[in-house]
Amino acid sequence: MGRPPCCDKVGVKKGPWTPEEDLMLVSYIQEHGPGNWRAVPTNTGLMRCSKSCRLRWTNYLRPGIKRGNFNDQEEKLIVHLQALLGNRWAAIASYLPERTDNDIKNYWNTHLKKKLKKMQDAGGNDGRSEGAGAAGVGGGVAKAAAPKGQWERRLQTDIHTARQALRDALSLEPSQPAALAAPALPTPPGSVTTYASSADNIARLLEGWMRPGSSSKGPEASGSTSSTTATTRQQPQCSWDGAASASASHSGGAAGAAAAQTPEGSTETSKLAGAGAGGAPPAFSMLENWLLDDGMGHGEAGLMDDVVPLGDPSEFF
DNA sequence: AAAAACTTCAACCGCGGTTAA
DNA sequence: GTTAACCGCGGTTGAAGTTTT
Repeated sequence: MGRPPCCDKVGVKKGPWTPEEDLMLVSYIQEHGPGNWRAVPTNTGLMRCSKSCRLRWTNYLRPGIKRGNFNDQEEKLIVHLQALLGNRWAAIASYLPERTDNDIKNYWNTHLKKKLKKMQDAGGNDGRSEGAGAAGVGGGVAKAAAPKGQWERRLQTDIHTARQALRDALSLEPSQPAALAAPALPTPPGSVTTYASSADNIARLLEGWMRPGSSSKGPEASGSTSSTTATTRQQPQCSWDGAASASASHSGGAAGAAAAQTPEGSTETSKLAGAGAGGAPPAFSMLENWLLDDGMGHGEAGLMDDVVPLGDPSEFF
């Protein structure tokens, strides 16, 4: 049998994307929506493999993604989710709708891993680093290797550890959740928003093809965009019809996954979309609620019940 | 000022899961 | 039921950028 190559190796361009290619891809997706990636190179004339097109879209061109400048809350969330889920970046990304799995993965590998290691080396076991470090850096692998029953018990323990740790983390910064509820995007003084070098190019591209007033969301999105132009230019959010379908139809898409997996369906979806337009990370609030829930009197059952709405249970087992 | 070392991140590769024929 | 193809994920690479010497 043997798996055939995903795309012809002959005549397929590799390497960094040019603004022209981005424009071609974006124009196509604007018209047809994301999906059917195999047809994209053919229909656009791009000399790119379908996979490459999908990757470019999901990791870079997709509206509503925030790049670089991870704030403290996001950082902690990633650490704890990594402790819970291991290196399942797509699952982790589903809790941070504005972030891509690739971005989170990179950030973990380049920043957080080192940070945790440093904390461990320094003996800085403040509970947070212990839980995240022990369960995080090596825990994911260990869990995967463990027999299922044992794995589940460990997961349960990890959940408790992570929840406790996140509670601690959140309690350190009482004002932060509010800051998150409001767009956390206006960068703190002194901090530098680090976007990809081509972000401006993309923003320009997107400005060009975003359909002003194509839906009621248009002005709202443009409003929020203009109000935070300096830092959120590349967050056109779901201001075009396709973007909503992009998120919803793109099962691998972070926001899509989060929305699609929500039993409440439209309610949560709209919640996400609405908050997305406002720049808030709704999934964080949901997660936060979930993490804090047992402190509000929910028991084990509640824990697992609560997990389900946030993500596919199969993601956990 | 230049070279070396280090860091970052976009993109590629290969595999597993899923689905359609 | 089997096969072929697509899609998405996670690991890895390497070019570009930044910092240090």
